[in-house]
Amino acid sequence: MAKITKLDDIVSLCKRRGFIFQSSEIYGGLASCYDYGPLGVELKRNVRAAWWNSVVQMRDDVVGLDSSILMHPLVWKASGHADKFADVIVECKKCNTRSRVDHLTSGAEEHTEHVPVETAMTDAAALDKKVCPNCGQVGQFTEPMAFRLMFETQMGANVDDTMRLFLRPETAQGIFANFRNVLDSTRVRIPFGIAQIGKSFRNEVTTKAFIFRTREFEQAELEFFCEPGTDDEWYEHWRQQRFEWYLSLGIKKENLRFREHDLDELAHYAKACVDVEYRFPFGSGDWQELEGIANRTDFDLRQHQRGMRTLNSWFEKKGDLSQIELNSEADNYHKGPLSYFDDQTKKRYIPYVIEPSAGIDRSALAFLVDAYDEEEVRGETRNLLRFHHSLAPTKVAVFPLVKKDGMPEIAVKIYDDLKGHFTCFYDEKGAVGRRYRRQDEAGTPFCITVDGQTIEDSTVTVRQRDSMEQVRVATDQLKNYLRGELEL
RNA sequence: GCGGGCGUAGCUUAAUGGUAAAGCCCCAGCCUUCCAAGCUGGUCAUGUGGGUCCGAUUCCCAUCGCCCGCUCCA
Repeated sequence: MAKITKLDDIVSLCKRRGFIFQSSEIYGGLASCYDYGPLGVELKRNVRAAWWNSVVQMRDDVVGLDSSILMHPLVWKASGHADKFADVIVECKKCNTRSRVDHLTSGAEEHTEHVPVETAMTDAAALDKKVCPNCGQVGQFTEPMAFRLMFETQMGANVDDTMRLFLRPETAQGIFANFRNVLDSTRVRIPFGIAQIGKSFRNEVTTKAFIFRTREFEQAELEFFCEPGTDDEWYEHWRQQRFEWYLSLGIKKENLRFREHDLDELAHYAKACVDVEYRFPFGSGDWQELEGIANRTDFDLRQHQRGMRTLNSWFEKKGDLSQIELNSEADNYHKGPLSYFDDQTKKRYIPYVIEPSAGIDRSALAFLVDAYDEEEVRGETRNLLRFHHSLAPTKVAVFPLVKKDGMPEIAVKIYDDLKGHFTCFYDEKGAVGRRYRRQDEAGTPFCITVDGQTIEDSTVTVRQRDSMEQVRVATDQLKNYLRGELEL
């Protein structure tokens, strides 16, 4: 089986067929930003829908949410992003490699969690004693550079009276901030989850590999709330569920794996974390993360209870986050405003949270890469995308075999009849073989062709993308036939 | 941000200090009764901005973007 080894081939296919374009290409492009073309947007919609179907629609214990990208700045103070979501980096003058200051503190490998900027800046003061991890030179560093990983913007059109806001770096905090609302407005009971799909923004230090790591990206996140003590089994449950999801949508088993986070790799609030990784065809041929599933304990809800207690300080300091110290936690925090009362057991507690967090763009890329195939047909190379039916941008293409003898009229009628039910495409130009191959490259699973026999007995051929085999189906049975085949 | 590589049509490649060439794709027409057939015609390019020069796609500088590595990370 032919295998793509270069990302270039994927990028080329994506552009040629209208899946993905570089953003602002007519102006020379904008780094790290990409646009989804006509086929790409359908693919992405289908990826979202498949996630939503699996995580929300098919479950009795998960509800959906769509929170705003802009949120109260205290959200990010409480979540820790405002303080910790920044890196301080220096560059070794000898070997030109860059290192995070907090990684220079000692020779021993430490945890990789971000540290507050102030701490890092303090560390930076003692740089002349630090060792470059790459070349071993001591104290040969540039001035420390601070990186703010959150995008900033301002609210209010009057420039003298605006409020500094952040574009969310993750959708999760919108879920935590609405925990109480969902609890009060629906009749959910723990254990239950809140799911959300949406854009997030991070000023990554480096972007990478096409749409794999971009500064604007789309996440599909679930926060699943459960009683402390049951969190280990729910963590296990969601690991399996999420891994299965990728396989059920056609990702090849040999290209998917788990990667457990070591204890010293975990964020300080996380009890456990595992990545679902896909073997992307990047230069190194390396495994790369599609999704992380973490046990975040009760950290987030407790932090937001602290944040809620800090509101006065927010007004006193006129919204200057750097001047604000998060208030300490109440002694009886477990009875706080974001706690949960279980009226079966009469217990009140802050729930634990299991968080599966997937990258929609990354997943779309993985599905694209995994579906790509080339095969020899009569000495010609046939390029095709073997998408799972539910992901295919176009489900059905309708052709007249030739553009005469009344075939186009019949085909158009069939097309008009089907397009209300499936994403369809009509084509009557050129040789039918060419039209088939074009649909192969777009990943369309079924092609319907009206031929001479149709005029006699009202049947058409239905051609399968993967096998190229054809069956005859009565025109009035087409809708049912396709429904069955597409499992819609 | 550093180092390396690369930017010519939608794609893949030519060529040149002096009219930018071809194949595929695409479009129109003809022909075609099932897998990128054929014929005719057609659209479309030197990433951007400067400099040198009579003249720059070519040489120089800057810039933007992509890939690989370092680094980092969902």
